[in-house]
Amino acid sequence: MTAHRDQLDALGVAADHRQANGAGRTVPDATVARLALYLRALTSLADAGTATVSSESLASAAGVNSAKLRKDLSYLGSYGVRGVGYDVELLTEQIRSTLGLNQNRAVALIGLGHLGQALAGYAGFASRGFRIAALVDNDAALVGTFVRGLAVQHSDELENLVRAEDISIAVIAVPASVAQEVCDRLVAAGVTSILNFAPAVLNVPPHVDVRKVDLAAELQILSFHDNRKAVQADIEADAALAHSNGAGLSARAGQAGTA
Amino acid sequence: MTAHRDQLDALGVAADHRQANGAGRTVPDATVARLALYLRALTSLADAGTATVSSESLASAAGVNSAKLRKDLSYLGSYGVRGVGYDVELLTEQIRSTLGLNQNRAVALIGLGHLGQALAGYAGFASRGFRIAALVDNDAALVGTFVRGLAVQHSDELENLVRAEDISIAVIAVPASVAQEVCDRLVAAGVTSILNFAPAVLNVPPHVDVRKVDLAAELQILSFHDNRKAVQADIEADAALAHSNGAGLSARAGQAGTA
DNA sequence: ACGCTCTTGTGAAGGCATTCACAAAATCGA
DNA sequence: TCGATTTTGTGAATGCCTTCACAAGAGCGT
Repeated sequence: MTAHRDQLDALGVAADHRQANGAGRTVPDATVARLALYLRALTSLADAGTATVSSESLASAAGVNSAKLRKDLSYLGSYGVRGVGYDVELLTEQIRSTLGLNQNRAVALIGLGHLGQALAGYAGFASRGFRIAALVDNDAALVGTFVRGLAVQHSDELENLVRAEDISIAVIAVPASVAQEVCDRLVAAGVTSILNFAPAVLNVPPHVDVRKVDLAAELQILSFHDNRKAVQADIEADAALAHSNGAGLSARAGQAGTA
Repeated sequence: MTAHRDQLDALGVAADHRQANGAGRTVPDATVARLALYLRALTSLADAGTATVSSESLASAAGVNSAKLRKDLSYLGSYGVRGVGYDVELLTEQIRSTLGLNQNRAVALIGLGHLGQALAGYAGFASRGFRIAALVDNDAALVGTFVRGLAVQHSDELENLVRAEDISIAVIAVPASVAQEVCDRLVAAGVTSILNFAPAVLNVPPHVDVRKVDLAAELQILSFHDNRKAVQADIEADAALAHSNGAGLSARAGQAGTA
């Protein structure tokens, strides 16, 4: 439970990423994942005209607790003022800089089915320092059409585009059956970071990062918790029943062990 | 780096979910998140006609190491055979049961923009025990159209649909500006698990679970690591330079500290 | 029946991340 | 100037997850 405090993706595979920042420190992975949240909250605050924010209110806007927020920010350096809070603009800039968002990175998007189209149109990308520089699909009906002002190119052009636009980040939104092949070509062309929406495990060389978004997995995780609630409710109902009954195991309470 | 071993979403907010399974144990959240991966790998194996699999090969198919896989499976009980491996079908059934996927849960999908349409058509949902039972949008142009054989309903019907279909899981794919309102209505109608694609923090009562998929955040995390690689490369280049030079700080190496 | 080989299941150790709790710093009012 | 108040930054403690490493169990050939 614990409501919105509850996000935990934790596919939990250890990682050894660490970045030295200006102060020579290191930023934990869990912190990096949250910096993006803080950035979004800060952007809202800035839009609302707020100049200064305390760890308490920024934390609640981002849905985390304030101790964690302060610890996270401390990895970037000391950009708050005791007794006052954080300067919204300064902190925004620090986070953007830490995340490397000040370079307007070029991104390639491979696959323009519904998901690809949704991603191409996602305002959050453009507004946060990412420029979609290449749209690629192998469907002849799509090639040459324009999506958000950019022409879709045939997948034969993939390598040329990656090199011409100096693209290091790619988003894969193709069917699972061709994901590995697309991935291999991207890597060969020089891409070093991949966001994968295809339900497939990608094998890449050690210098390449892959992040995966698995839509079905997300639902399954929810399902587990939802199921747990149902079972729990049953157990409680049984306990109440047992009180007047003596028996205490309903048919449904055993469902978690069904084969 | 560490290639495909590298998935770690870890927005890392503590959670206190625990489920008692048949054996009365408890399943860690990190394990639950990976069960979905194992399930996918097992499905491929079954399709390929494999009857038995070792922890080593299942682990590599899922992109994790075998010790972790075995530990994860041990939370479900003892379904392997020493010296032999795991029976693919039995293990699949155990995982499905643990995740509560044997009940063909009804899911509501709110918002049928490109992302919503992509989700509606996502084969992974149907094939893994989820039945999309309601499509809702407030755009008059969409209401009444059919998406994958199901009619889109007007958002006024949201509460009725949730109750009629006994829906406990909903997917929010609407703009951030209306996400909280949609969320409130879903919760009031009885939904207890929400998968949120809108870039907004949702406030919900304690008995409701929210999982969030933040597309921009994913790219930003990649950006961080990509940036780190660039900085690292610069540092190494500097070191090499310093060797013959004595100076050793290129203009670009300082970028992480830019304001 | 027995020893060899293979692979699981799991205590124990180690590593990260979160949370706690408080000293240090900054502002404000008197 | 000084004390009260606020809020940051951070050591220390706690807890969760991963990894290690090996004993226990299962099959197989002889």
